[in-house]
Amino acid sequence: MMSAFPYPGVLGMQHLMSGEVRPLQPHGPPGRRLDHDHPTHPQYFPRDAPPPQPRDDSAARDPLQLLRHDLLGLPRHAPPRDPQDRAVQGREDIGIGLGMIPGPGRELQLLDCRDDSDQDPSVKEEREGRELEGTGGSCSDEDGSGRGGVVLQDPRDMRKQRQQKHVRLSINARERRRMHDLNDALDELRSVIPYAHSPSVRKLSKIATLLLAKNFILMQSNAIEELRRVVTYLNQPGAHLPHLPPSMAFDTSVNLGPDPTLSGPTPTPFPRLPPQTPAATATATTAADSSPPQGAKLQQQQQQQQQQQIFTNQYKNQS
DNA sequence: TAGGCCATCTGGTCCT
DNA sequence: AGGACCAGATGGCCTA
Repeated sequence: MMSAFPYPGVLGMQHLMSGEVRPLQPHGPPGRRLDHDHPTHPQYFPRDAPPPQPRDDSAARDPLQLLRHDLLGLPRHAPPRDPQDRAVQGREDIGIGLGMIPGPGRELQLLDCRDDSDQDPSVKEEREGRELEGTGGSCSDEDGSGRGGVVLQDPRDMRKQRQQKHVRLSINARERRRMHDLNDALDELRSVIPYAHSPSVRKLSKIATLLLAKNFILMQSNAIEELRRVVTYLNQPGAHLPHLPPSMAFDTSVNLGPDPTLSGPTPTPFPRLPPQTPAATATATTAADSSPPQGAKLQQQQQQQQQQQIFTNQYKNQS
């Protein structure tokens, strides 16, 4: 079980969180937003903004290497998944060499990679994203030293590479948009689950949001089932309400003790009934047969009062 | 400094 | 061919 619930804003709903969720600690002082949501955060990337700057560390160390990989469509960091991929990469590397060999009717063009390496990569990528002009071609770097120097490039290959670059940027933008939509949906989910949305409370993580929502749904289903049992019980001849204070009568929250969905049986003054199928309803046992004895009933009432008190105290503490 | 969380890039796969 | 979806990789930020 979780010893320290990381989201104090969840009013009395700690039990909704599965134990699989690792404890999280709030970020920063109270009142602080999650940094990724803030426009000043380096990873904040508004939808309408131009493509982000390359954040690859190796690229920062070696812009030439990054440029070469980007222009060739080679992975910046991810290694090939299988030998076939390596073969593809090999072909592309070979292609660099082939590009230096003038084919029939092909013009050769001089490219000085050192000029490109002096350029700000972000500016370069942005320009490529818009116009895809002016930076085509690749730099030979067979020895991996990043000192490509002057190479020859086929214009057709350049055009193809520019097109591939354009496709790649388009795919990246779509993927970014898709993830933003996904995050929007998660935000909407956060807004409807019992979780205090205040600036002093850290936003639920993605996994915590999903787990909390799942358990909340299960809890609501249990509550509905409980109400069904109450209605069925009251509809039976001779049924009577247990002696509950008026404020607790029909208050389902009194039965929402510690983790009704994950822990043991929830105390209930009403008999457990099978699912509400007509046949099941017809064969349901009478309340008098299975109703708890008076002592147990009193104990359940006390337990409910304690749970109600705990819930109320939690609410007071949080507000 | 390690671990958690996140955004982004990227290549692969499937579908239209 | 293009788009959606997915998973892996990577690096940044933050906290304990």
